[in-house]
Amino acid sequence: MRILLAEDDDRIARDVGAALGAAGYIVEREADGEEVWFKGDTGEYAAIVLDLGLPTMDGLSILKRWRAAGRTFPVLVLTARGTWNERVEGIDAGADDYLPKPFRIEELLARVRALLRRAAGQASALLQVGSVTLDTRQMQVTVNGVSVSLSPQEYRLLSYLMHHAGRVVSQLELTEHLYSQDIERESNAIEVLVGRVRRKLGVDVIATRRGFGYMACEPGA
Amino acid sequence: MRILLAEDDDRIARDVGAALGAAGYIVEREADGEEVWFKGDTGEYAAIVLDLGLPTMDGLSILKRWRAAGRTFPVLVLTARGTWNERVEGIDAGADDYLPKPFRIEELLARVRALLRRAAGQASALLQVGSVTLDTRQMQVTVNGVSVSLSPQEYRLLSYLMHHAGRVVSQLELTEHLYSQDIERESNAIEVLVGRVRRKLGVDVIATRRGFGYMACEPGA
DNA sequence: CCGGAACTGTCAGCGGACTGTCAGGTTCGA
DNA sequence: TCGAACCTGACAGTCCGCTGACAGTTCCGG
Repeated sequence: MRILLAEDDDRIARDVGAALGAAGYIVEREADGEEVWFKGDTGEYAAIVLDLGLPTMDGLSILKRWRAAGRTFPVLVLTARGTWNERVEGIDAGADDYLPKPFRIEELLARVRALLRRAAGQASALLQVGSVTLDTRQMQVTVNGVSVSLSPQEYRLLSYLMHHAGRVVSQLELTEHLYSQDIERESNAIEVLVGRVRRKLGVDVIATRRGFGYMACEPGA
Repeated sequence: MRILLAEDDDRIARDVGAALGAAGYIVEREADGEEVWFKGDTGEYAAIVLDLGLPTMDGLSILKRWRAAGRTFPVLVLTARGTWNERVEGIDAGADDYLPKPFRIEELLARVRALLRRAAGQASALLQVGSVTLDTRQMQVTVNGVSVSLSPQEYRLLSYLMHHAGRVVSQLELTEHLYSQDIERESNAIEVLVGRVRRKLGVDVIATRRGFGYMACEPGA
């Protein structure tokens, strides 16, 4: 899960970035407004945390331009300006959620979780596919109630697939969400990762759609 | 758009109800906790506005029971209890959004709009022609409910034909759509492909218009 | 500071799936 | 009836994904 953190305050950015990173997300930080717009417009992010007070381009304008261009990723807006009508303006500009400063890191994390959940069409912090359950709060995976230990990267892979359960996810899409930088199409890292997760789970919840990608679904399907 | 308003405070309920009604939603109000749970569990609502402090059953419990039962409608939680960890708890219990009292009616409306907007954006696209159904999300094809496994190229062909169902599609058009570069009219690759898809489907949904091309349509036509 | 363990990407090889080609048969329409 | 268009089965080269092994890196306890 790649998250774009658009924040110009160094201290906040560091704290939030660290927390998001510890929560298992790939965080990319950007302080300049125009650059933020460009990255959101072209990059592949699971969500964007957007501070309204950015240099070179206003946060609301950025958001409106994204939405006007049809970008639908969830956006969590941060702002010190806490009057209600500005909040309404932010939400109607296309923000999916709103968090006034100052805030607790825990609350930001919860809201980001909620955004990702909602974007995936899930309503609970528990994702379940077949006999596999993934708890996004505790970052824990269980198969038939038995806990399974996954490495960070393995967890991210499974998490992404289960967030999009029932949908075919291409290797390219996985690559873009699992790795912050460039994409080399030579690598079979994803395939190796899928193999490792499959072995650890011991259950067949990751189906291969040859030529298309992978999909989390019930073993029978 | 029916919205369930679960609120026991008469004044708030009246104000919010009026505002939602004026905004064009059908509002159903309910003050009793257990009754709210039952209505949410059995009724068809586009969204639910849920106050946490209800009599006979706690709002968080209601929410958790809905989510545990797989109900996915968007829920906007209202509460007077504003400490951050209770907010986190509410969000992780499956709330899609959270609004602390006191709030402005305009902000509540904006958040409801945002919830409905997001909930609408996740429908699965199903193409159907005769007894053949193509799910673009799962990239899966079913005939009379039975899943059929198609290769990538076969899937692309069928997908293109079904996207243009009822229209004759020339071989040239298919070739240009299925193959990246050159087109040699020497090849009968398309014909072979069509044959394979037909055999796998077992149903006659691809008609040949001799000299013109192919067309996806009901067997009778 | 060191040694080991865990993590993760790379590589080579294997097996099966995919797909275009071709030859020969069939069908359709003028 | 004739020829072009289309269908079909067989086949082979290629591609794709899986696996085991390995090495660079990081992390952690001693």
